[in-house]
Amino acid sequence: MIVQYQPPIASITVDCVLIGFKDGRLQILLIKRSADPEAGKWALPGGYLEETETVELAAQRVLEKFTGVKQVYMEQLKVFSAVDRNPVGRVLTVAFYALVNSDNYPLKPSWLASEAYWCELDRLPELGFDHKMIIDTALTNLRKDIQIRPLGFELLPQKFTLRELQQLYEAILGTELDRRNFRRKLKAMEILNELDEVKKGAHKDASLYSFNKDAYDKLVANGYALLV
Amino acid sequence: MIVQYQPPIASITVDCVLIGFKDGRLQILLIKRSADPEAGKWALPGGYLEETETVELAAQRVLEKFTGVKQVYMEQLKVFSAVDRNPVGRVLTVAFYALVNSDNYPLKPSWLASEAYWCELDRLPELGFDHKMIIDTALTNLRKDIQIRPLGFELLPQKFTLRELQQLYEAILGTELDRRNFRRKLKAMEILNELDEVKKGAHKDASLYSFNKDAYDKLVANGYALLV
DNA sequence: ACAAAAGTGTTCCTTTTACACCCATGA
DNA sequence: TCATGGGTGTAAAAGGAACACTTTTGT
Repeated sequence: MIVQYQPPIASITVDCVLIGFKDGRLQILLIKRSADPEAGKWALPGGYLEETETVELAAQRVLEKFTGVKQVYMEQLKVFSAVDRNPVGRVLTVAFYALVNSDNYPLKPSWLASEAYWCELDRLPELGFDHKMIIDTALTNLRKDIQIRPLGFELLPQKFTLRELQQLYEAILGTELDRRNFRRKLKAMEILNELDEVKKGAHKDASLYSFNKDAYDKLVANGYALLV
Repeated sequence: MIVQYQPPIASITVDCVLIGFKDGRLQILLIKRSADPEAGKWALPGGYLEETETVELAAQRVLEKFTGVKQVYMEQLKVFSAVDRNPVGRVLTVAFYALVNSDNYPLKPSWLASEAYWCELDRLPELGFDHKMIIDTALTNLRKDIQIRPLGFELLPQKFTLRELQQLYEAILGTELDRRNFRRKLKAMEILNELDEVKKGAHKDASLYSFNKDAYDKLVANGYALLV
């Protein structure tokens, strides 16, 4: 019997691009590497694939290890497989990306500030491996995705103002949006619940909203909604 | 010095979903497996990743092996990594998909009809491994992509009629489109060259068109074009 | 009283949709 | 001459873009 099989020639890791949003800016979770290769450099949270898990589970496990949070929705981005991307040996990585509210998903207390932090997007330090490229791919993907799905809600706290939502879209798309048109369009989609609460700020109070996932799911069922 | 490294635990393959278009229907290239596992079953063309190549190069190599054609544009789809997806051992596969004109890219002569064929999409046989799932993922991706990029041209011969282009869109989207509106919209994009040739058919002659890649690239440079 | 953000409506223009007729050709 | 597909135009509706003023609040 002829059997087609070739033994493993490469290790496999997963790397997670966790994207957060705070003070009107996008952030990415970075970890300082404690071991070689690339010891001392900043890098994306990642880890080796174990024998009994899929890459999706591995990504969840890695995420939980760094943030303590389970069940964040992550999406596969791409495999990075350059032959020399890891100096220790052939290592392929499967990149994932996830959107999280960095308030809801703080770092594990065990991580010192010097070992992990939310880095503002336009202040990325030098990164190990090909992680800069992975982040760029994640951002391109995010900009594409947000045109099709109202991803933004995963990046905001449960209750948010329309202004916060708009600032998020502007941060992701890198453009300015007309306040009135933005509000009208979002309201027309009927995926927001207006709450009986307001957010006190320096000026006039702003209504708080929450995301109506049921209504959104119905929208999706009838074909995707185009946004902004 | 602490070094973080874990030896390989899984083999890696690439599998290619080659999508063609003929007689108004989408087709997928299938290969009959000659070796175990899954010997005798139909499956996607695929192969093991070699030590000196990226997954993209492996996909190109596999494609060339089966069709004799180099340099087809392929896109990474997703990694499939279920622990038991291959009975011989742990094997992850990186799925790719590519659009080809099945006229331009025939099978290698060395492949007998019984070993490889272009299978109509709605007549897929039972497939080995998780290849049915891979095909479904490719089709979902194709439907999404074609809304954003005029992928269709890669599936048609160099010279085509507007009707052929419309039928392709209808096959991919699974809907009927208004002939007049479709023609107007495509022409308005100015990515078609009207040729001085006609296609003789059973009835009135139809103008032939070719795809104007330069014009399309300019469109893309100014933000994506939404289609149909 | 003023600075800063919240909130609201209207107009114009572009795009999308729906729909009907004449033309050329081969059988 | 008729059946089949090629080719065109228009009107109504919907959606998107542009734009200005009033309200509330803290300082």
